[in-house]
Amino acid sequence: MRLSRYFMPVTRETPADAQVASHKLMLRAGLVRQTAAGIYAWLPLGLRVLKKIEAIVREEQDKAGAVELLMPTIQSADLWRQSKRYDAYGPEMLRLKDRHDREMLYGPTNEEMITALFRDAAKSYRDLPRTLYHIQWKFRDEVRPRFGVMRGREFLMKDAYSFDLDEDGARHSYNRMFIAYLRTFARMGLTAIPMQADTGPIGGDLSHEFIILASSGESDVFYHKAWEADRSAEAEGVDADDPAALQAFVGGLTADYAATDEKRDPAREAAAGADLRQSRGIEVGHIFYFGTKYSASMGFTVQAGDGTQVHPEMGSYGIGVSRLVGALIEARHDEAGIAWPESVAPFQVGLVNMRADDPACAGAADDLYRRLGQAGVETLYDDRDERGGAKFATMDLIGLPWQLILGPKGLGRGVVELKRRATGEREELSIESALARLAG
RNA sequence: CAGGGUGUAGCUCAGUGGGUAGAGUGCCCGCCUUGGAAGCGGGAGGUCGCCGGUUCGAGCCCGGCCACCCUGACCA
Repeated sequence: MRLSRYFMPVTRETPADAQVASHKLMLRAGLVRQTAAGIYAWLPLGLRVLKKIEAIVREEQDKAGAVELLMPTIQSADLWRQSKRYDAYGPEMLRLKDRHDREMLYGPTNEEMITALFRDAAKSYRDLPRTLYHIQWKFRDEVRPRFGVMRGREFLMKDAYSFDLDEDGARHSYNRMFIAYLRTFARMGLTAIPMQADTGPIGGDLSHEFIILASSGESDVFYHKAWEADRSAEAEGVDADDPAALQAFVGGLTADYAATDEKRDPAREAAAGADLRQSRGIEVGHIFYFGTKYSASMGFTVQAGDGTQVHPEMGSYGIGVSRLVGALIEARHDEAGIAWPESVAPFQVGLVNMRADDPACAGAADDLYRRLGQAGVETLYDDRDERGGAKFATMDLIGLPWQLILGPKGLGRGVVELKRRATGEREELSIESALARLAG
């Protein structure tokens, strides 16, 4: 993409509305624009990141055996009356009426809808187990939206729902998602710690919030220092189709203490002793098992092998896709701007032509841009007639992993400069080796 | 939702005792420059959030409304 033809409104000054680093940087780098309190338009650069995150989430859900579908944003109030949540949900639910005065709502979540959809089609234990998911916009009318997309009212969320015949099956479905989450966040360069979370009326240990550590996080969290390491690799060898092996793995992992403020356990903290750590964290995922809450209230049964009718055991599993954009920036930025991990970066390379008015430079840069494209490298090419300093500042701000700098100084010696955004380290190399490096 | 705050140029903000609106930056034109946003000159750009009131006259005073932000209790 040529920057001269892109839409990437960066600002030098920080808009007054933003408080936390990620919000400021998202506005400055032209990722989003706020259109109302807690509601954002995704500009091209931000949309690319959102799509990258979404793709990783989708791949890992598919790998975990979940099946994608897409449910609407607008739901009927009747559906929610079946589960008795229409009145229980409160003002956080955005309610609307259509032209026939029918009561509708903008979905804050989809338990009711998925239960109804699956209920009407699944009649036998042979239809179980299933885990269904979608990635869709939700709306929760937060009293006080803040922190940019990390606590917006409208947000993009992956939510999955599992249906099993019995509790053991539900536990296995839960565990599958558990390791899928570890892998998902690890692929984004994040260390997400599964923390014991509130299970509601069901009780037990089957609810975890996945938290990434960040000083600007909203929750106080406590954990064993074992969690400071990236433990996603431990999940690699696990056979997710083997319930016992998977349970042993998850059980072993969660033996290391990690809890949010509301779920602290003094005994386990004492046991951790000097290995106990405290931090702030951002919740990026939440998984829980809730049994037959919806299958029972919404009359969903399947016939079991012995001929009896049973309510499926359900769980639900959320990932805050749009929130992750903010969370990633919280975890990966410095004074100059964002430093995207390659897996979610909007472009891999920022090609900087230092002298747009110099035919030799422009020609070489055009050629380099063309060849990067041919090699399949996502490149944002700063071909504008701006001073070098402004281009560097823009590149550092938007945080592409690599900057490839081409100017008259190096071109005379046949070299370009390759800079790694995250570390600032730079190196001179020939155009050919730069291409080989970036295409590799 | 309670408490507090702010609405003036694209952005960040000034605006005196009520007298018809400014700076920096960004943008446009020209020149000069060219390796970390900072050279020079010229220029465009504003229903001062909205409605009403007071006044000869309101960005400024009064009333109402709206929007946004902050602090708290709740949430992916």
